[in-house]
Amino acid sequence: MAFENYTIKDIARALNLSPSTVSRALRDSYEISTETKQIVLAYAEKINYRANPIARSLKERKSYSIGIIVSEIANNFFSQVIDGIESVAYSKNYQVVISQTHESAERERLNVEHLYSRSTDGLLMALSAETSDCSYLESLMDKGFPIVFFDRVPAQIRSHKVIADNKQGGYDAVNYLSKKGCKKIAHVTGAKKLSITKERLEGYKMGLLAHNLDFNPALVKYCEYGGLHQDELEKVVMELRDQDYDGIFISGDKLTTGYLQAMNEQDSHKLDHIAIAGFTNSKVVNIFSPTITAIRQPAFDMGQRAAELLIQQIESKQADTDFQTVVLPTTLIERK
Amino acid sequence: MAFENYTIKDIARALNLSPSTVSRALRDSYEISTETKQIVLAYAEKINYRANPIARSLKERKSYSIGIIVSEIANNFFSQVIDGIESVAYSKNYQVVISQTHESAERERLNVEHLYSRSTDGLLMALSAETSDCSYLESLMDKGFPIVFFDRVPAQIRSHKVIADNKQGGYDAVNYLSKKGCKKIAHVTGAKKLSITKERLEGYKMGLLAHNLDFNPALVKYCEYGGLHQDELEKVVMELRDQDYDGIFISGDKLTTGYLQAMNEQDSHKLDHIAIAGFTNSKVVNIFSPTITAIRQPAFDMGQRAAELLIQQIESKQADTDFQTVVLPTTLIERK
DNA sequence: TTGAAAGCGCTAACAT
DNA sequence: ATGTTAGCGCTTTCAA
Repeated sequence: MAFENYTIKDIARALNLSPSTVSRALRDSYEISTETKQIVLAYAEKINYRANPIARSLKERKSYSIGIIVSEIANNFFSQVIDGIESVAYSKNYQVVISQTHESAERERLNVEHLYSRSTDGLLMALSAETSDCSYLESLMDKGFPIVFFDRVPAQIRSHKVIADNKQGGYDAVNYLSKKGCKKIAHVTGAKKLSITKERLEGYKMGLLAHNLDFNPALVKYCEYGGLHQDELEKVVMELRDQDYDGIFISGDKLTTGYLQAMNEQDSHKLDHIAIAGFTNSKVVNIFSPTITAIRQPAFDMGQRAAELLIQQIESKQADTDFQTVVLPTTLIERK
Repeated sequence: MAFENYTIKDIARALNLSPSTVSRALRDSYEISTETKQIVLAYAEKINYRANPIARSLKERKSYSIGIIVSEIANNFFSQVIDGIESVAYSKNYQVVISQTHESAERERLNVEHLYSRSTDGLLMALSAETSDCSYLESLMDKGFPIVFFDRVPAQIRSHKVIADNKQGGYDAVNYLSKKGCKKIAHVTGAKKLSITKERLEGYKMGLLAHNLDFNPALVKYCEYGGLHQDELEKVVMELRDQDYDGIFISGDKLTTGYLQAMNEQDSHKLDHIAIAGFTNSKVVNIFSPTITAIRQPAFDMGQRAAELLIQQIESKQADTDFQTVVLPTTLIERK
């Protein structure tokens, strides 16, 4: 009884009004008498009327839903971003539709297609590790489909972007390690082409420079799938086994935990001689062993900001917005 | 926002056919000649025609989307469940719409109502910790709206349910601890009314019994918000501070990590004298300190099974009458 | 201020 | 096998 499926016609019939009048009353139109409006609203309330959003969408060409595309939902960072997105979407009455790429460019493309043709009003996305060609995204945007990128953003596309201050984060990590006395700092990072990889690497180099440490390419290891597969980290640990390093900066969530796991298994004696700093959004770094220093991204905020920008763009009438790139600070969390 | 999208009418006009013929061709109806079908499909392909799913939804009264309601997205267990749901939904061409309750019964109700009236075809949900009255869910189901519950399921409602073998998991934990030599095993758990709380408690008691250990109510601590707020665990640790126990079984993801954190901070010296086993779906338990034994739920599978049941129910013509409760085994992961 | 009617894009019952 | 038509529930001209 609380959930009958009444339509505007039902209300119109019951109140001896026309459907259009009822619609106007419900939509709070100006061209309606306060009296009728009251009557309609009261009755709608009484029968617990719910507008059919599909019909409205068809008419208005707007679905009040936004799509999210990330590589993995079951990931500290991304799930926190989604939390942030959901909080904004919820408050603005948008639905949130999710899909995953598993770092596959093909899957990404399929998801975008799907969410576009499935009439989401816009997209929030972080590029997959595999993605190199973004031209199809650009052409969608040219057609007026709003896309806001976060975290992993395309360099060439003009759009809103929300990212962490990755360079600063990388710098902070190296700076921290150096102040702890590290002289030879390794770097484990993700796919070469990703923005976050480049920016964090830049921060790493900047940190080395600031402390007069040499940049040694042999100490930089890339994982093209960002640690999605643990064997990537096992390989890294093996390759670093005979390298002489006393500190390491790791550039991503799964990379960081994967490295710790691989080290525990493969090279645990070295752990006593190195200091570790890594990007991670795990909420439980303080119970990790070995002890690490965490670089944390403001994932929840990032989701919120991205969602706000997207919804703003969706709801703005004029097509030509001037696009912003929002850069949010990272936090270095030292283990007590 | 200009969406240059073709419609069936456009195709019909271009090919000198009627819209219905075009529709039939696209829908691969039997009552159409192979020839015209080819022509239509070829042309549709050429202009990159995308059907408007909203229009189809309105007509068919089906949205090809399913709702998910969980307490928190940014949670090991739930994000893995969602991953599983998404994998099935993706393969069956359903969209996945997400919302969170933050353990609030009110928010849960709003979300349900929203997803229902927003025309999702069905719901997958785990009850919030606060939920006690499920009658509104029941009346929705009576109206033919399919809901499949997972993890935290209502006892009284007839529906498909997918759960872990919580009792066995609890038993396994206690059995393990006992075999390790524990004589006094405490238990930290979640909201009293939740199914998972009761089932795990039962397993705990069964384990005690099997090993001739006394049940001591003073060693059982409830957290009504399941560790959503860390102060719940701080309180537990404080209360257990002067209790004499040598083992502890913890009944949930956030409870487990929260307990470890609180112990590290408040009562770390005791850690050398107790063994810990806890439900958690963290993928990095092997780098936790203190060392714990994990009871892991098959979260991904659970999501898959639940999604399969829901979609099956959505697509079955006759009102389903025999509901299944799928019980999946937990895994005990001993730290090497 | 209200009502009648058209139409969003699609499907399907009914006609041909 | 194809076309005609009505209608899903809603919004929105246009007419009264």
